[in-house]
Amino acid sequence: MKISTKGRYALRLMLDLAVNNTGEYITVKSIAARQELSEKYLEQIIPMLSKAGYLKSIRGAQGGYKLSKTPKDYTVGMILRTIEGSLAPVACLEDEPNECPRYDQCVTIDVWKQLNDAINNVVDNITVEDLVNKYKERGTIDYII
Amino acid sequence: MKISTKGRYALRLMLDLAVNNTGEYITVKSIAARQELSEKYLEQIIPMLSKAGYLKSIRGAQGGYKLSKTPKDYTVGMILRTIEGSLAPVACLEDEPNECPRYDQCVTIDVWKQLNDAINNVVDNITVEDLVNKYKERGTIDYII
DNA sequence: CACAATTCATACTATAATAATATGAATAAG
DNA sequence: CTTATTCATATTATTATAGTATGAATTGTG
Repeated sequence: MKISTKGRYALRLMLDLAVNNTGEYITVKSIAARQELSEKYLEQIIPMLSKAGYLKSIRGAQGGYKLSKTPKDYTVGMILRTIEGSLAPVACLEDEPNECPRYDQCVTIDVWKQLNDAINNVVDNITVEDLVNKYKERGTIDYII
Repeated sequence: MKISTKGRYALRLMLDLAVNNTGEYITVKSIAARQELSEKYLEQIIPMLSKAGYLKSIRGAQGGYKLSKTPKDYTVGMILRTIEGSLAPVACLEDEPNECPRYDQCVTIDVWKQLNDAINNVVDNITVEDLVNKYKERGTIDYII
């Protein structure tokens, strides 16, 4: 029941692009440095987000990435599912209709449905903007103290 | 973000013992048959539940297993954690106090905390008794129709 | 007492997933 | 034309998953 490093890094990457957005394109190199992540590993994550239409890129020198839309338009769920696939706690919830030969007798599926709903309810109701705000709040508090 | 087969089977095993409880000890063989699971695989799961004190056993011919306590005393969370370890979506939530060198800068941890709370809230509020009741309801409905 | 049924304890195996690193081609700015 | 960068793919090491296999220890029954 763990989120993979790719999923976690993808979220940090999106947040980094949101926080450091100045209109300019941002290099993987600088993201990797700020986030203390492997540049090459990020280069493996980025195409997944690009294909989903979440990132705009420019190649070549002075190239880089930026978010396609505003931070408010990305939920944590969108990002995690792009990287992890479905967040359902059991695979059988992914089949619609459910094809399990034991489906009629299955009682535990209700547990998994509730878990699934609870998970989705969290990740689909937090946006990257929320995280940016939290980041900024935190910065302010540090400054005051 | 998947529950392992061991976790799922453990839940079915506990439910099977609850539903089929007559006071007698129940053999792995019969559980495996009813649940359509590998006997040998169940024999790998059972010791984990036994060590946690959830099962009583008798060895030898006419031996078998039964629940140590009433179904109401087992939450889904107890069972899953016994098999899966922590259900936290990221490992860093398991360290108390958190040892991540990036903890102060970390914004995404709030996402993981919310997810963790949501997951725990579900699994810690469903008991095996709840599942037994659901099983019986289902049986009744089938009978009426 | 022997035997059959069972729990109990370990070892083994095959496959897939995870978490990267490595190599290098394509592109574009200066 | 050189350098910085994205883009594409291959490779590798480690761990986890999902079992199967072997056999010892125990105990009720004929």
